[in-house]
Amino acid sequence: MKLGEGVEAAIHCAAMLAGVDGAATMPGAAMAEAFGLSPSYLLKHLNMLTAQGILESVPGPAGGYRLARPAERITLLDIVLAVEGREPAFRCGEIRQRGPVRLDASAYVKPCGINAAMLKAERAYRAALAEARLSDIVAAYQSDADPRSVAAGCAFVARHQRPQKSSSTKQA
Amino acid sequence: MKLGEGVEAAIHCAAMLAGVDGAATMPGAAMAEAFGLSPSYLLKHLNMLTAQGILESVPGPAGGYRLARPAERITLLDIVLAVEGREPAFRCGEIRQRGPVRLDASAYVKPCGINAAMLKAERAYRAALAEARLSDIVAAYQSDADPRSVAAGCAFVARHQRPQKSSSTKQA
DNA sequence: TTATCATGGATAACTATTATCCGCAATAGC
DNA sequence: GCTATTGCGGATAATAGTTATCCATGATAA
Repeated sequence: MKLGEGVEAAIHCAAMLAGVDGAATMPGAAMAEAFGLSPSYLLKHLNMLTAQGILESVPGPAGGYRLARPAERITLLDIVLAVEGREPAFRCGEIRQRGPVRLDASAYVKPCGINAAMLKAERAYRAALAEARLSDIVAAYQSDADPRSVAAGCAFVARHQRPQKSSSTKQA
Repeated sequence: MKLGEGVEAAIHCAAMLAGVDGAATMPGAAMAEAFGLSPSYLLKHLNMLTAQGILESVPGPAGGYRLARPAERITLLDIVLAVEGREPAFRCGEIRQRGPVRLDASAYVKPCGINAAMLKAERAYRAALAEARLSDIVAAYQSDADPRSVAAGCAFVARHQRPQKSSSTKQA
């Protein structure tokens, strides 16, 4: 059981995008630089997030990414599912009917109890992720983390975000 | 996020071993045949279970595997951790401090909030698995599944289990 | 017109999983 | 003892999935 590294990158990027002002955007290259990631690969993951309606992208010289909705309505589950896919971690291969003792198909209409138990645990996992809002993550970071780290993060966002044409933004 | 196929095999084998009488054992080859799996690879997973003290193995012509403790005290979590390893699915790479903006190490003493949230969800997952006892799985199977399937399973166990020398076993 | 940036496809490098094979040790039955 | 059966461990290959890179394309602000 393993989660891809893209999940960590996606959550950090989303948390960073929660700090940009209004409709301003942040280039993917800037976020790749901020976390020491390869730009071309990070864009793949950001693309997954835009495809799922979590991020919005703006092309062009002043373009970049921004959250598609307020951080209060984005959960860690949204991000994890967007990057890792919606399929459950446990996939029942129905090996109970793969042996040499072939019974009629009608003997297997009831779902496999093992599969049910595994999926129940996975629902608990997803429920816990669904309760973690991106705004909570950001708030906890700003109140708990080292002030130097918070200041550096805010400075980075202020330096790299690009205000959009038809919106009023306040530059820090 | 993906669980290896060995998990499904391991749980099915453990459930089957819960049906053997007393100290009797069942050869790994028989279980591989029952589920249509490659014997040599299944033994690898069974080996993980024995290494973690979930199964016992007996070498020799009448040898095989049996549960190391009653099915009431074996949970799905025990099996999943034995096969998949104990490491959490989400591994924090600390990418927050991998960027070009190097702060002093003392700025990162507080644990990463994202990591904490992901691990909290994983604890919920494991807690749900820890509540699923192997005996519950077997009981649900015997009461809910198709009677033909149950009968076939019991017959297979009765046919392939090997009673041990120094123990009294009742042959069905 | 130009430079910047997202998008998508193609592709390669790398890693983990899945699978197989063989020699070894243990042991029940003859 | 001898033999056949079985688990154990190491070595190794085949396969799939992840990670990473590159390039051509389209959009757009200056």
